[in-house]
Amino acid sequence: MDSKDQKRPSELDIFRDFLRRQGMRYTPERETIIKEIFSTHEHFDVDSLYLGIRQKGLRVSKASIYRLIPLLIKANLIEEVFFENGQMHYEHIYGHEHHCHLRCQECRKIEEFSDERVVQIEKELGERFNYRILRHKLEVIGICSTCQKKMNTA
Amino acid sequence: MDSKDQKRPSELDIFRDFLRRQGMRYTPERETIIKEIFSTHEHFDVDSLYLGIRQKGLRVSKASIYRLIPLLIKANLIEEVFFENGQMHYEHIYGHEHHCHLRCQECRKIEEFSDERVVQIEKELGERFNYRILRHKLEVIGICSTCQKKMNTA
DNA sequence: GTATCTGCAAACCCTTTGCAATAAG
DNA sequence: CTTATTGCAAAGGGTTTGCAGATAC
Repeated sequence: MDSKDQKRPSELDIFRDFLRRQGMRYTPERETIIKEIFSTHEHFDVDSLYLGIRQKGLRVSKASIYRLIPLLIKANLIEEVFFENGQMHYEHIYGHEHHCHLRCQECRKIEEFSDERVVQIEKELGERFNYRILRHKLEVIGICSTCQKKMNTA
Repeated sequence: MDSKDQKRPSELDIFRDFLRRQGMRYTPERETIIKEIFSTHEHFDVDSLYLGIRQKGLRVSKASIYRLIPLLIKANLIEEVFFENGQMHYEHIYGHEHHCHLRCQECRKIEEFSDERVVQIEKELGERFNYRILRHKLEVIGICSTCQKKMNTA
């Protein structure tokens, strides 16, 4: 671990400050939820998050999760990644390198990739529209090789 | 209008062929819905689509709209653009130049832009992962100038 | 002490689905 | 004629919300 990592405040610190700035409270339930979110690098939805917490023997209501998510988004700690099967999926965006998604339209499989060229596009956009840029989401949609074969066979 | 435009089949033709290929039927209700979708360049959701149709004195059930949308996506005529306020929003992607979205995280306002550099990224990804690329969705998230001012004032 | 937060359960609302009647091919 | 499609209304299911009790500060 280099010095840059040591100086980066934890997601808990970031969020505690965010809450205090608006007179909101840092509770054990909120800490439990954030720790669970940041304990993996996977996409999550409310249900999987809830189950993950319970499997650790901890207990938080789904209502508290639903109420916390908009705050985490405002604090720039998580973001919505996609909506599927009737529920929103999220991922944490603080402290991990950004990635984009390549998705198969048929089987919905997802590959992750990164590309620095989008950063330049972002920068130009910020200047052109006078936005303070936070991040981007690039999703490329196609047909994976497996599904291409299936379509040719059918 | 140049010759290239004249040769492009209409969305109705595309969809009729798509349906026939799978033994499905081209009905007046489906035609009504597609015409409504392609009558504007705006994003739409099921509700606004339904109301738009009724305002023209036509009548189609919401169930038929909900059943049609997955077919239009498979036929590459429309795509999901974002999920907001509990409902999915779509836009048609056939016959209009592709654009990306710059969105304000605070007020959710959307600016549209285009950038050809993403096409090169797409191409490389297709080769690297062996995908047949269909399209991309680039969403840049930031804070618009109006919201920046509000945040500084507060 | 006071305002915020939590858990529960009910309410909400978009979307899906079963079914009988209708219509495309 | 046969099979897909429609409209209706009910069911489904993720998300939101009112409320009373608990708790951060």
